[in-house]
Amino acid sequence: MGLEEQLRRNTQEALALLSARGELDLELAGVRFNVDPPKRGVDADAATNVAMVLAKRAGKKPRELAEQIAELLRESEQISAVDVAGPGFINVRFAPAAFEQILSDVLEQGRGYGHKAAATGERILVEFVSANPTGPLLISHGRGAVLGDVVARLLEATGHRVTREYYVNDYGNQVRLLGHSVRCAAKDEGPPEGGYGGYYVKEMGEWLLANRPDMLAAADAETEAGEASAALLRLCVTLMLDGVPGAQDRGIRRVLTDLGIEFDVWTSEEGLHRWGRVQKTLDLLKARGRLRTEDDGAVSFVTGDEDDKDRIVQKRDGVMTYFASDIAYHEDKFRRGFTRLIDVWGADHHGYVARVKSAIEAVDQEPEKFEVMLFQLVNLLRDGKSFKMGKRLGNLITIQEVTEEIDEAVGHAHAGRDALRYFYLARRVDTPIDLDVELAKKQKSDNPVFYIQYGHARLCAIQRRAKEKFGLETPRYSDALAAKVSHPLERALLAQLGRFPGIVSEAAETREPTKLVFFLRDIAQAFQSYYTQLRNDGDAILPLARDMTDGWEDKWDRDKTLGRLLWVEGVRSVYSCGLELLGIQAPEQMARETATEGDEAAPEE
RNA sequence: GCGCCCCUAGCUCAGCUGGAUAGAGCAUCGGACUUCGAAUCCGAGGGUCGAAGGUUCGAAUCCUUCGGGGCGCACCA
Repeated sequence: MGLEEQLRRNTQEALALLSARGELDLELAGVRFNVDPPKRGVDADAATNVAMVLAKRAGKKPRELAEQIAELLRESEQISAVDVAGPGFINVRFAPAAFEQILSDVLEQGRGYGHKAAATGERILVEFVSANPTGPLLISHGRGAVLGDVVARLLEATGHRVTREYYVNDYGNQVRLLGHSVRCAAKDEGPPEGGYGGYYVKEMGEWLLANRPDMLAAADAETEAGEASAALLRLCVTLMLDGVPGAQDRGIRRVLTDLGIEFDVWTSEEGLHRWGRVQKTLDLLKARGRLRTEDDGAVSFVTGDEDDKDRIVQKRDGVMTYFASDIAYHEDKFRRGFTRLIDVWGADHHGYVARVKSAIEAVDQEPEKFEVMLFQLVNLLRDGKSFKMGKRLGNLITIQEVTEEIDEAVGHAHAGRDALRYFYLARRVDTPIDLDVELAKKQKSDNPVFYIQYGHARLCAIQRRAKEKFGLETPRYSDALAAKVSHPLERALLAQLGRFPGIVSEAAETREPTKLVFFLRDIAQAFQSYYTQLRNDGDAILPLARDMTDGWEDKWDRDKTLGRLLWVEGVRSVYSCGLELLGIQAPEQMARETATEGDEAAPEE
């Protein structure tokens, strides 16, 4: 239990006691107050504003009430000092036992620390990415991909059962254009009006020409609405998803896997049509009186309170719109038994939320169970100036290209994935990201993610040295050894570790992975600072080589080292849990930096 | 015109269910390495929290208005 949680309990007990004694006349149920880390510069471990919150209702002055509560808090075994400060804050110092308890919890629970029991919560479907299969995944798609994945991880950690789903928009004009573009490319013609002309289209055309010329010929022999064209189109979509064999482009699935993202279900929009799901949903809407035929033959969905306008589901030429299949798709998700649907969308689709909510209500499902996570877009800049990009233009920047480039620059295979994930996660979802392509290429190895990873590697290095030089493994937890962990900086870091479970559940509930990123950065900073400071003070965790002169063993406090090894493992463990939730590797060692500056590599004249 | 999001240090961003003296990274300047791995640490300078009103004992945080920016407002997906 973290210190804040501990103080909250103690405070609630104090309030109950005051109430029972008749010294506090108010309804305690539903009382809300804050328990926070102490204000900077205040000598305390935790603080609460409870007296200020309740003062008015209790008919007392804040400081007076604070003193009454403080008096009772002082009786707690876990608490060593209490004082009232400022307008009525109660500042508390905890006894060593409270810190030892955190270390004990962390070590005992290991990888499960901060996690709730599995399958105790909701059944949640998280649908994300769902980029059209008409081009490779671009750097702008990456944000939704990583966000959806980490929210899914957080939800799993907080006890929910999560299904990750990708909705493949393989129906309608855009994919038809892709098919047309590929056929043009196979004939060595330029792309059609509004079509796609990227390198991957050429790769697909060449592959088809070499491997399935029969399908190309069959498609050419009929109109675009024919069976052979449909078959060719399905093959093109498959090639986009799985990649063209031997081609440079790895395909959507593989790029996601390389980013550490696995989907459980891939749902095809075209399949929803083919299996009659869309028609069935329209029938249901009709039966509910929610469809209206317009004068020109088009059909609209009659909206409810959510949206401000009726939307077309079937065009006057008889073709169904994307909205029609989306209603069917969301109905289908509900029918699969989920208690909550989360869609992760770019903010450019925010106007679409209302109509889907309205449609969900119309197909007899509960709109409250449907939730859209909107994230602001990734704007690409080049030398500080914005440039518009689209899959039709030549200057697209793919996830694959960026990760590969970073891998290469840093020198190991995970670097690009880690750097990119961190880059997306380190900003709140409602903050737009400006990415300067030229700058990003220079940043590579000073990405802050390496700072965090370095901390973990350092902790591992201490454990390695303990074993190799001193034959010491991390011992079993004991209160006696934990009591040796008494340095103020060690205590402060333990207090931080105690906050981890709260951070995880808050990040999950608010769908804000950023909170966890900043928590980990703070842990990293605290540890690095401690490490350097104690080495300079000659109080290192393990005896330093420079101190191991004759007779050093007689002066060595072996138990203190053992206690600190417990602490090291505790910090490392929380560190690793946090990184795992972000899908970022917790390396046991960092690749040694190669030539750091260009001038070293410059040849002598 | 209507709707959603944003505006915090030179730059990039935290802090937003109201609390004490608004924080970090980068950049700048000054220090600390025969390292438990310096991809590190310590220190300094740097702020009308876009503006103005309001609510409150207390506002970066909540409300209103205004200014600036982004994104939507399809019989595209």
